[in-house]
Amino acid sequence: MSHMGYRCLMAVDREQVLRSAAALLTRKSTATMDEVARAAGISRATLHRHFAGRDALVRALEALGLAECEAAVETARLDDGPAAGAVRRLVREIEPAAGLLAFLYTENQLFEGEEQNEGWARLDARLTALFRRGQESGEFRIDLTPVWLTEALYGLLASGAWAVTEGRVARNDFTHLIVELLLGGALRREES
Amino acid sequence: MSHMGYRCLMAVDREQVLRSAAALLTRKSTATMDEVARAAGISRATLHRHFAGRDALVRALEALGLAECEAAVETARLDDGPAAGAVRRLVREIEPAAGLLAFLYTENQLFEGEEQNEGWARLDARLTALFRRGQESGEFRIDLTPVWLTEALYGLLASGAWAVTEGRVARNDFTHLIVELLLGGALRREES
DNA sequence: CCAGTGTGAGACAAAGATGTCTCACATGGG
DNA sequence: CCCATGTGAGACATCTTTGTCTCACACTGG
Repeated sequence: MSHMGYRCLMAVDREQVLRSAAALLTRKSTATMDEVARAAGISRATLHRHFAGRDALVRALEALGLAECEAAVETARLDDGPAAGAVRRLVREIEPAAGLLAFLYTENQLFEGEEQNEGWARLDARLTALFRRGQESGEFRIDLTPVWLTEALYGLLASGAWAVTEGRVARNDFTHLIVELLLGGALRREES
Repeated sequence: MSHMGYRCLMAVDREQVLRSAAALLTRKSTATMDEVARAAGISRATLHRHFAGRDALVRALEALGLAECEAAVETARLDDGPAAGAVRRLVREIEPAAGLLAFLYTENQLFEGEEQNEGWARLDARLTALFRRGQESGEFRIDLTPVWLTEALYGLLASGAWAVTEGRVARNDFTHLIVELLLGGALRREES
């Protein structure tokens, strides 16, 4: 954040490279550095100049995904109003990062080394707290644990993103389908 | 199928090898053939005698997972009784294969070549038909498409299996958590 | 115009995974 | 007892990917 501008216009957009890398790796998690570079429209040498190696690239993707999730959590104001509305806002805000999140979710090798997981643990705690708040306010069922609801949200975001890229569901329906399915299960059904 | 028996007791159990391979690859999708072999308690040479290569191993895992899913579908009798009960029976029957299914679900590279996907397309059709039947009978909501419900079921099975291996949810709760979340969203809520 | 910076293309060695081979050993059946 | 079968261990070449390097080129700013 110290010097935002590039002196030379030829400089590649680091974030855009990460975007295309995420899009490619979501589809083909074993993609080569060369494939990643070509997908980003740059050469392997340039890719290597910006990310020391494959590990560094994945770490950068992890940091980006985490930052986007935290930004979405921030924007969604999880502590305001009914928990159901907070979940809806959260899914809407997190939608652009769903593809990246799906890749990171399957890249469970990251979690073997326990380094960056502090950030994910904090995110998990935020989401779990949201679902617990919904339970305590009487909005959500109590037989589905907050931890499971958090995991289920991740799973639905991943499968939703994948279904969108496969063309099985329309991109515009993404938020609606996920929220309705998740909340329909999490919301306590009013007995007739 | 020509000669079922082994003449020598030293023969490895092909299915057990596939089981351990699935368990390992679910956790670490980039595991080496050597790691797979050691996880199965055999040598790399023996593993290579039974599966010509890594591709053949993954294909065998795909065939196994597909066979188990089809068996679960068969046992669950999806066409009998209310669709909700059919979904519950399906998840219960498919639970043992959830880990393997999670691995195959993320191994989307398989679907680039369009060879084995005929079997998966048939399975998808069965599940989609079940959800459609639930909609037509008035049990399920109509704003969630059968295709999305099928994808969501896959996603929940995957995240559920992963949560179990991570110790975040108890194995005994697996079926209940998935079915309740999925059906709670798929079942039409009775308006008060 | 000219220096500086970033990039693309390609060569190169190193590391890792894979596929194949040989040899020794153990077990079970004839 | 002895042979056949299946296995484990290891060596080996091959292939792919990776990481690093050099060189030439394009564009920008002074």
